[in-house]
Amino acid sequence: MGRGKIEIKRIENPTSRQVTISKRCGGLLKKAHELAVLCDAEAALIIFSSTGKLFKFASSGMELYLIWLFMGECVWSSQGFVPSHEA
Amino acid sequence: MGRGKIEIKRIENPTSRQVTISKRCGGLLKKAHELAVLCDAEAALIIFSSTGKLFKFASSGMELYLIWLFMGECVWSSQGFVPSHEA
DNA sequence: AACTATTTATAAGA
DNA sequence: TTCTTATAAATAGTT
Repeated sequence: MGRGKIEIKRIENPTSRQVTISKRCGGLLKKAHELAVLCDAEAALIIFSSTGKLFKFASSGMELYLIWLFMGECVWSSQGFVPSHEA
Repeated sequence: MGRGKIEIKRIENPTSRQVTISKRCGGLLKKAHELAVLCDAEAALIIFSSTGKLFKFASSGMELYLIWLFMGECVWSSQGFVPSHEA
């Protein structure tokens, strides 16, 4: 999308990389929100830029799920997040 | 995007909702991957469909971060995920 | 931070 | 449900 096609590899120029993360994060967060609403799904998206800036989105149910994760009620497994008793 | 413009609200027809989540999840996962590579960022995306199907993407560093979260070394706060000692 | 030429994603249809 | 296609949306390079 844009004036030219790009290769999906690390952008070496720090300024360009910063501009790109700003643009693409906005698009990604918007789309995560749209998906959650349109499809009645739970979604969470978390991004840390290489400069340490945080971008995030979580639908309400998912946010609760992540809190449960922290509380040890769910675990990250090869199947993704699952309730502890199923792991 | 597509043959017509749509409103961002819950799709009531279950079949349409299923088709849409399949299409959009694919796009979202792809873009999360592209962002991580292009911008040298850490990204994690987790989606549960209303039928319970899981879709996920995590860049390698972020996966580790989520494991740390489970181990209690990081917590979810109003600032997002932060090391426990900073919470 | 705005613009705009293009690419990409995708809604509707086959 | 997988493929096609018209169109909306995202965005790369520019100003």
